[in-house]
Amino acid sequence: MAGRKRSFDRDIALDKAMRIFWNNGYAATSVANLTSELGINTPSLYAAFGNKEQLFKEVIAHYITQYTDPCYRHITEPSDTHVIEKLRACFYELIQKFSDTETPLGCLLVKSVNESDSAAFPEEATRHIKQFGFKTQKLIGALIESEGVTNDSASAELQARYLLSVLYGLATQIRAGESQQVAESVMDYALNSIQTSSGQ
Amino acid sequence: MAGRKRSFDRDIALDKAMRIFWNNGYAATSVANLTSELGINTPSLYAAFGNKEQLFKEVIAHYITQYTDPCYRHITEPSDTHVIEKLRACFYELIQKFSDTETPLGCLLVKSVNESDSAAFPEEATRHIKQFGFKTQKLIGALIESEGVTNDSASAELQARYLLSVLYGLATQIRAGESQQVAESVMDYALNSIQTSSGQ
DNA sequence: CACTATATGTATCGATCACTATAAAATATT
DNA sequence: AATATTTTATAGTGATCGATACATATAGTG
Repeated sequence: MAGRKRSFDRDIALDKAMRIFWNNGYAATSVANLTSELGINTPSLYAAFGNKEQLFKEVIAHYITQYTDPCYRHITEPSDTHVIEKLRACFYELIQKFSDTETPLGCLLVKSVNESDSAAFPEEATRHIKQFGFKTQKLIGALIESEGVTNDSASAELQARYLLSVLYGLATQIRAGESQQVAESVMDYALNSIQTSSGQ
Repeated sequence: MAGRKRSFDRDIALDKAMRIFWNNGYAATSVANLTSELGINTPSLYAAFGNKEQLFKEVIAHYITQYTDPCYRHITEPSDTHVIEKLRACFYELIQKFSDTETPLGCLLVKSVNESDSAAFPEEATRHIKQFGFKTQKLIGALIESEGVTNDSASAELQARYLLSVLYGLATQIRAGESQQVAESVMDYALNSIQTSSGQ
């Protein structure tokens, strides 16, 4: 391959772009904002990422693989810890990510779902996000059903939806200024409900 | 007062504007979108509502007084029904509003909180929304503390935060396509947790 | 070195952004 | 009827939107 070398790191640029979208949302983020913050020129951004919509889709995928997916290892990796403790470890790590001052507050996916279905918002990103939410719900439901708590499939699914509702709500609350400690307490309360509501 | 009469109903226009912001968010809603949908000219909108930011602040106030506040009458109005049933009636009505096909899906306030802190988003609207959330939390916390369930103030506050987390999470899930029925089931589950977690 | 390929910086495209100047139309008061 | 007041419609402001044409700079390959 001939040609001049790229003067910036594509992965670092993608991560920077993620933070900007995470802060401002899709619509309120301009290409000028991106190029300014990334320290590159407009044609370089378009050459590297296609256009604004394609960059955003890549940002969503980057967020999931780098920030969200790793938290679910507590659930997916085999371990003999109790299912409730697996869930607590997973959700605590997510809450920590939502509260981390190194990145914008809250959850990019929760933010994006609330922005979706608007006029210019990328439809494909919406589908990707909703599919990830569905997959997560099934994952947690299967865990609850297979590792105790309840052996009723419908009840397990309901409990999974319930826990994710708490998680999504906390993402919004953290965005609004709620502390990590309070969020953890709320999550503890929710997990305790799961435990005590079962037939033991 | 002399002068030509206004050719449109200001209240109806405000409600229409609310639906557009509710659907698209603040940043993705253009003044041209608004005037087109309201069937009025640009100067008429500016004469009636000031500018885009002032219109949005008025939209938020309209949403709270017309859509959200009425749901809390189940809590504020004196009644001898059990506190859990008061909360259920309140949250069911909110879930119905979030799911109503006559208006956009989800909650305008949850959506706005997630959009806030971005570059151009009106700061005053953010403060108004956060203050409303705080007020709601105090209201529910006081109700839980005064009418049974628990007599521990800290625990009541935690339970209020917990219930609101579920509610906000459901607003996001409904926005993502979750059904009203499932949302009600999740809320039932959350309310049942409150009930059974207390000392009875 | 010549050739080709890729990235860069500059400068700009038409479209749309929030917003407004101006004047005609319509209503009330005198 | 004359006048004052408010809303209307038309047209346009400078700024910014997402995206690109073009020439220059830098690299690998022959």
